[in-house]
Parts: sequence; C-alpha cells; structure tokens
Amino acid sequence: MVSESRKKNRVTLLDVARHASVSRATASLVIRKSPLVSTETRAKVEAAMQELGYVYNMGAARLRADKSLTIGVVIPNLVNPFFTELLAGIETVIDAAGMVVILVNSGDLVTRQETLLTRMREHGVDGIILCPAADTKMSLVERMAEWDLPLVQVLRHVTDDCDYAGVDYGVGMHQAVGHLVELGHRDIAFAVHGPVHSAYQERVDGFREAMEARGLYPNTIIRVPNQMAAIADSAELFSSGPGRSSAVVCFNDVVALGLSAGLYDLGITIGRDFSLVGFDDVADAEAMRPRLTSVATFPEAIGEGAAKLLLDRLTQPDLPPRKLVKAPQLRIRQSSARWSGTGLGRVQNSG
Amino acid sequence: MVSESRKKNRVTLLDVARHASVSRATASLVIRKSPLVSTETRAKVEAAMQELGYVYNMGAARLRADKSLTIGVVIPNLVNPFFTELLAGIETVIDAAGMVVILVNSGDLVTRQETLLTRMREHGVDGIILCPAADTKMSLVERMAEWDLPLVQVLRHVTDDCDYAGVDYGVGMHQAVGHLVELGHRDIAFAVHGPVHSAYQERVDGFREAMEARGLYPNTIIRVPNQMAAIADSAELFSSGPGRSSAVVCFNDVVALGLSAGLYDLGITIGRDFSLVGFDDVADAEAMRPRLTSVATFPEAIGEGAAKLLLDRLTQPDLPPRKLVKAPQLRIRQSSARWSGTGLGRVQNSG
DNA sequence: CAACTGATTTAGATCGATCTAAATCGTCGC
DNA sequence: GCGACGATTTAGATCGATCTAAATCAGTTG
Repeated sequence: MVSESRKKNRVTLLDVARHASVSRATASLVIRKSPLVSTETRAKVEAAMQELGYVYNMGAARLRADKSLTIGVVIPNLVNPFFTELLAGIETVIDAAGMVVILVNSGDLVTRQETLLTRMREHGVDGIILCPAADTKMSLVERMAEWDLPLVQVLRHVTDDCDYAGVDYGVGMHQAVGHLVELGHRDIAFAVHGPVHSAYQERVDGFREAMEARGLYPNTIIRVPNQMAAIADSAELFSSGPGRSSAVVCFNDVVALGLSAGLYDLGITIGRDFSLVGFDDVADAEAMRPRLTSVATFPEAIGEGAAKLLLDRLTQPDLPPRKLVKAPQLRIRQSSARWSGTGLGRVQNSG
Repeated sequence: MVSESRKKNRVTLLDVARHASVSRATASLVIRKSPLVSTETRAKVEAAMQELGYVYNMGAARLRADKSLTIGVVIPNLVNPFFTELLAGIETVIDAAGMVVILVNSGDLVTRQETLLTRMREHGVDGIILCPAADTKMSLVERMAEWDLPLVQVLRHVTDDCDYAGVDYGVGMHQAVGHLVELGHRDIAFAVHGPVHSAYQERVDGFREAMEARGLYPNTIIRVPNQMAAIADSAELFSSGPGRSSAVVCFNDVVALGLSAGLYDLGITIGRDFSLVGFDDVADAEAMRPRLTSVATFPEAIGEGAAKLLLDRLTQPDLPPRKLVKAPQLRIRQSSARWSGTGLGRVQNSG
C-alpha cells in the first residue's frame, strides 16, 4: 500500500529534533524562523532536516495553530476570460503571501454556492474571496460573519457591511455612451445578457443615467443569449426592426465579440456602418478586427486588490469594511466611428 | 480578536457527543456514515449536531486519517483559454468526487514549479495534476514517485512511467495539413510560438511528418511572438518574403486569432486570398470571422479525463501507468478555402 | 558567592478528529 | 441460568505540529 509506506517512513519533527539532539520545541522554533534560537542550533537543526528529508506537515500545524495558509475563491464561471483574468490576479497576490488558493466554481447557482462555502469552511480556509452568485441573499454574508470567516466580495456585492473590490460600472457606462454621443450617435442600444446581480444592475442603471443625462431615451435595452454562437445570431435585433440603432454598447466583451461576428455575417461593416463599444477590454478583445473600442475594467488588478483586502483583514480583523472601486478607462479603437447618417440608425425619437 | 472567539466557541465532536449522551467515537462513526451505528443513535447525534451548529474539522481528520480530500493542480498559464477550459474540466470531476482543487500557476518556470510542488506536498494534497513546465526533467517525476504522491501529467509529459492525459497532436497535424492539401495548397507554413515542451515537439514533428507524407517540404516553420498584439504584427512573415505561403497551420488558436487580425490589417482576406487553420478550437474561436477552421482538441474533456485518472489512482495505487490520448477532430469552417492560384502562394519548390 | 539578569531551550499539554482493541448489551440455545 | 454470539458502543492512544510556562545556562552584579 502506497499510503501505508508514505505514512510509515514519514519523518516528523521529533525525528529531526532527535537527530539534531535538541527538543521538539526547539526544532519547531527553527522551522518557524523564530529569532529565539541561537545560530548554531539553527544550523544543526537545518542540517538534520536536510539529511532526513523532512517535509513540513501543514495539516498538523494548522490543527494546533488554527490557521491554514489557504484561502477559498468562489467564482461563478471559469470560461469567461474576465473571471480567469480576475483569478490570475488573485492567485498572484495570494501566492506571493505564501498562501494557496482553493478554487471552486459556483456556476452562478446559489444552492451550489451554499454547499461550496460550507465545504471551504470545513477545510478550514483562513478567508474567502467570493463573487456572489446571482440571487445571493444578504443573509448569507451575515451568516458568514457569524462564522468569523473573513470575506471579501469581488465584482458583485450583496451588502456594504463587508469588504468589496470592484468596478465603477456607472462611470464606465458614462464613458461609453459619452463617446458614442460625441461621435454623433443618438440611437444607442444596450445589449445585455447573463444573470442579474449587482454588477448587472449597476451597468444597466449606468447606461440609463448616461443616456438620460444627454437627453436621450434609453429604451433600447435588448437581452441576448449567453452562448457566443447564439449572440452572433441575435445581431439582427440591432440592425433592423424596433431595436434598430446606429450603435450598441455591450454588457461585456463576450457580447461585443459575439455581435461583431453576427454583424459581419449580416454584411454590416463595424466602424463604418455601425458602431460597437465593448466592456471590460479582456485580452481576447485584442484579436478582434476592426479593433474593439472597449471600456477597460482591469480584472487582473481587481483580483489583486481583492486579495490584498483579504490579507489585510486577516492581520487586522477589526478594520471597518472597505471598498476598492476602480475607475474604468475607455479605450477608443476602430469599432466606434462617427455617425455617418448613411449607415443604419433611424429618426431620433426624443428631443 | 476574531480568531480567538472563533477558536473559543468552536463546537467539537466531543461537545456533540456529550449533548447526545454518546461517546466521541460513536459521534465520529455517525459523521462518517458508518453502518455500525443504530438508527436511533444516529438520529440523536445528528440532531445534536444540528442544534449545536457543529462544523466538521477536516484539518483534524486529515491529520489522523492521512488524507485531505484535496488535490493540487499546477498549470503554466491562467490566461490562455485552453488552460482554463482544461481547468474547468478538472474542477468539475474533482468537485463531484467531494474534493477540492488547490490551484497554482507555475508560469512555465521550472524553479517556481519546484517550490509550488513542495508547497502542495506540505499542504498534504492527496494527489497532483501537473502540466509540466517547459524544461521539466524526468527526474522531477521520479522524485515525486518517491514521495508516494500520486501524479497525473496532463497535456505534456516528461516520462512514460506515470499517468498521462493528453491529445494526439500528430493526428491533429495530419488532419490540418491533409485538409489544406486537398484544397490545393502546397506552400503551407507552420506558425509556432511559446516554450518548447513535449506538446510543442509533437506538434512540430506532426506537421513535418504530415507534410513529408504528402511529398511536401516542411521548411516554412516560423516562430511568432507570444502576445496577441505582437502575433498580429508578425503576419507579414507569411504573406511576403521567404516565408510567403498560401496557407498557414497555427500552433494553437491564440496564434490563429492573432494572425487573423494581422492579415486583416494587411488587407488580406482570409478564406479567399489566404487560408488559416487553427488548433485547439477553444470557445473564443467561435467569435472569429470568417469562422476559423480548427482542429478541436477538447481541453475540457482532457481535464475531466486527467481528473478521473487521478481518482482511480487514489483508490488503486498499484495500477500500471495509463495513457489517455484523445484523438482531435478537424472542424472545417470558413478560414480555409480552395487554393485560387490568384491569391498568395509561390511556385512550389519540391517535386 | 548568592541573586539576578537576559538569552535559549525544553517538558508536557493541547488542537479535534480517527483508530484499535476491548467492553457492553440484548438475545438465543441448551 | 449460563456461555455464546452478533450488534453497538466506548475508552484511550494517536496523528504531528504548536503553545505555555517553566527550566537551564552563561554572564553580571552587589
């Protein structure tokens, strides 16, 4: 039996201590780099560790010391590049702190999220970074506070009584709409998709406000499917019929990429006949042609920010709840062009 | 102090046992769903757990039972969609088995990989799924075998003495090249990038063999940069000069997307003037227009396969090393077209 | 030389579960 | 009524580290 042998000849701290003729306690101090031990004994113990091939057993340490150097990350989706960039940012910071990430995928389902969170708790993670699934109740976060489990909300939030790292979606929408209006567009649609959550709501509200602030009616908010191929097929919702517009602001770059493909299929040239503005500016957007104008939200930086918030909270549990809301930045490229009047678009229905 | 209080009022198995007036051992049996306990006591204990709000402490259990319900996943890159689809597959299977994934990113650096692997070992993972960083030595895997730490190699392999889940890249290359040859192309280039590892070598060798098997000289193998934007800028390497060709097989879809963008910038119409075949068929490729012909390698399925191999090995450590090599599938779309003779391409330099 | 430092080292309890080996219980056959 | 037997239950040791509080040691000092 493999596990038998692994267990049998495992060298423990006691073995190391004996081999170095010191006590278990001293050996423990050496491992933890305590300044209490003398240089000589430290050397002796380290040599012994080397010779015996000692492997630190975090499990034992965690039991006694009640910390695991482990943090849980709950994400609703692993294929959307936005979330993986976020994850990369989190992983970088956590790793640099000498901790590891336990990753789970909630699939944006509250019930799964519930079981996953208890599982993390059982595993004894030191803290959790959560992008709450749609329909997550505030009570969940309150319950977790009772668990004394440090929590950071990321990208979406269900309560203000808890750290949060995210994006100022409202500002981003103002940038997107403002840009299109400056180019002369007035029939601007908004293409949304995905589950409804705080980030969704903020984007929609942001769009509405941005339009109204410019005296335009935000009445063309159209829902598209979630799968890339299906999004492409729904492009004609924007090029003809009641939703006909001269420009579309997209909920995110996935929608932008999909619509771009769909408009191409319809023979419409983006950046000439039609304008498109994406949201998030994920890496894949760089491959689109014409180049996608997009509102950059820096998911990797957000991930790093969230991880830092959590690390801070681990050392200072009594900090008041903090918010890290990053301002997005409009990246103007080729997919948005001056309104030609000859392309699509219809008579403006507002003053 | 938060951690104080968390520690203080933690309810342990002993508390539960007392509350249910049974022994600690019996309570433990109930948790582990042992058939030894009577239905009544089981109910009693479960009620007690409920009332006291008991939380299972995996850390303690793992220490005694020497298993952690945790597996380590080491991936060289978190932003390439290919790896995240792989990761999604792994996570699905591991999660279904009631275990969790500890995720780390080696950045394709052997030195980092080394420290990460020992870190996983210290954390007591039950097994590891590793996509070996470029330049990983066979000795690493041998050393891990000595650790008695179950290991599955994924996508790349450095030894045959260890489970492996991957793709038959050779077959994929034959499909890609064969398709282009059938369309009349003879000047077929291969665009590679990234670090050199087994999967890299297999793709290159596969391309060479596929070309030679058809009487063509595989002498146009060109290295492009790693970043999307830079790949696009290198597209002219294939449209003019000594590398001039009528079709390109791409190392992966990232290269294909990049070249597609670059060729667009040069005013070359893919699927008419020039043919492009991608490799991997990741989800993002669906958004490309014209639609990308690509060799599908099913990363998610590979991830699932790797996870299953590992789960099997956990229960049967003495199984001989197994290989799960999936055959890819050519997806013909619009980016590859019959050689027109009027587009790019040059006089064939072989018989 | 005893008392008192400050710097190191240590014995022994402890974290919260699981495992082993033995105890207890109710029932049954004789 | 007694020993046996299967079904349950349990006491106590154990996993491998950390923590606490106390011991030890080498110098100083009065």
